[in-house]
Amino acid sequence: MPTLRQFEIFVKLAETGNMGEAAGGLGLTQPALSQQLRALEDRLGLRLFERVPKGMQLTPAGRDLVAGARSVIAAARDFRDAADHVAAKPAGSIRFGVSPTIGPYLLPAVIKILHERYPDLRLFMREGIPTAQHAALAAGELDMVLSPLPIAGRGLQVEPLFREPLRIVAPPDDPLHDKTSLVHEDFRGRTFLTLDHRHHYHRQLMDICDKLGASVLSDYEGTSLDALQQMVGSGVGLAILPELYIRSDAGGLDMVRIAEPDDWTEYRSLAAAWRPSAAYADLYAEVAQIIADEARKRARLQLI
Amino acid sequence: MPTLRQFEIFVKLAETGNMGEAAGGLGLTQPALSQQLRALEDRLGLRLFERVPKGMQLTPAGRDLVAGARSVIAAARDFRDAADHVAAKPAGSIRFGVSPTIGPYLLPAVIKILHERYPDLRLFMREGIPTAQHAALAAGELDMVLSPLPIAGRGLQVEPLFREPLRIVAPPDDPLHDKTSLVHEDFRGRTFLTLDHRHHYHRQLMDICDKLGASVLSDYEGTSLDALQQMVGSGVGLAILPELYIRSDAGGLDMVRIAEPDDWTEYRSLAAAWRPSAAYADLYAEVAQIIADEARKRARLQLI
DNA sequence: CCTGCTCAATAAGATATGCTAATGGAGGCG
DNA sequence: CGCCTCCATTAGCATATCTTATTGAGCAGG
Repeated sequence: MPTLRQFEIFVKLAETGNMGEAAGGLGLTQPALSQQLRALEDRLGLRLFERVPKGMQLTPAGRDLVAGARSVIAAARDFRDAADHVAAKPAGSIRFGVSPTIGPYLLPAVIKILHERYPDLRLFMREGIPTAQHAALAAGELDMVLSPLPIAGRGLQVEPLFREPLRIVAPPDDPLHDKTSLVHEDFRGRTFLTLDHRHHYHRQLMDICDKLGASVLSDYEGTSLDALQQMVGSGVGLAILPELYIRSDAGGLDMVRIAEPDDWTEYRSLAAAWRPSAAYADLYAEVAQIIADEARKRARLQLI
Repeated sequence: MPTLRQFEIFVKLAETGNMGEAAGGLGLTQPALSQQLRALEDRLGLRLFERVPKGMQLTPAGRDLVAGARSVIAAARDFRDAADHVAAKPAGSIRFGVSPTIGPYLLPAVIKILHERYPDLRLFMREGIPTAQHAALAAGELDMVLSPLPIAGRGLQVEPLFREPLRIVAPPDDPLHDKTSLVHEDFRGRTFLTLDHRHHYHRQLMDICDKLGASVLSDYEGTSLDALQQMVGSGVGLAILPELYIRSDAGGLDMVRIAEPDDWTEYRSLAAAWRPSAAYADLYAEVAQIIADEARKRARLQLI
């Protein structure tokens, strides 16, 4: 295969018809160019130029091939320009794994900010089970993950962002709302809805139910907080929803109402994670900061 | 500018995700590939791959750039394929200069033969004044010329092909046709039409007119033999037309008739010329041979 | 006809590049 | 805990590539 330099020489010489001039244009000397041209012609097994008294003249074959040579160096130039552009500021597609318990309600605003700051950056959001996404992150199938703690992966950079209150919601007509003050005993024997058991949310909910003496509705595992809210609203049971979801457009308190014990202090902690070896590790840290800022803007959340 | 090899490495590694495998596929060892990859990343100023435990994983930037790298090596491959094809048998465009006094009546058949023999060869015929074309040939602006002798250019390979009778034609109703036998005196005072004075034809015609005591119509200089024939047919004067033209489809003897002295023996000699330094010099010699053969097939012409 | 000019080819040597072989080091897995 | 996989690093060597200096061919002008 010819060298890129040889392609450049071919094209430049076709333009100038003069070895010395072409050599100068490429920043080398005439003998070097002469040798490279010969090497190219030898490699191709044909004569590209004819040596006429006035200089170099394309052969018929050369006339046909020069267009192809041009497109090679054009492609190389395009590549280099794209690389320069990418190197100047982050660009490309970041594969972002999020838990469905947080992503849809917080990330749209984050994406908007990122898009303004890095127009060439694209975020591919993929929702999934946090533990599975941690593995995918470690394996390089995702670039960054936003999920509740704990995050297990070995060799991952885990950046805790904020902790978010978990709220107990009940149907609007639930007797719980009749009392002005609630205690743990009021929840004894009640049934809570939950998400897919592989979510960390599930384990946390079970712990909470233990404390309250409540039980988990095992027949149903939702796939989204919206689904849980719908179920609660229709009287199937109680649920625990994160603060940011309730404050979001999707959440709200139209279908359900908050009903908690007076000493209620359950939280969940959210964190971002990425591979510290990643090329864009700095950028991911910045994204994490943006997420934390955005979350705190929406609710007075505590840092961890 | 990155090396072509580096582009190949980039693409191959993006496909395999494994240095050893990619190196094997490219016929080199793993360290060489590792070094080249580093050199490429350094040159671009960005990380294309992320080193994860399982192997190499594209960074977001790398994912964006790999398509460009692919198109570079695709262009290079296309070029090499085209060059191989051209090297296998003559191809390209041969710029062929011809005199309008011979080209249109002889070359179509030659082109047909060449096209059968070398399907990838294209002939660009350019008509023009022979002396100008000789200069263009020497300067490398034409690859081959077919014209009447003499051909002046220095350092040109001139290959005489055949000599062709020149015929005197007169209008059908000209008194010349009444006689069974003509002598030079019959043409004294008659007027001959001619082509552009820069054609060698013009000088030869003036010589002939001198011998016959005839004169040249100086008001009109045709640009083609067809035009001359038309003029003669309409009674403007006499003309001299080459044998091959008269025998061609365009020529024929519908509008004019031959009227010559009994001892008439005027000829013109045609030759092909090219630069002996040309890459396709052998091919041009072959073309010259084809032209000579074709001409002799049409009329019993003498070799020179 | 000789001389000078232009332009390409060649020679020789310095340098840079690209490769291999051998080794080191980090992380995963039984 | 040791082995295995995979990438990085190093040293050494072959070759490619460039530079300077020189030669050679063709043309123009005196």
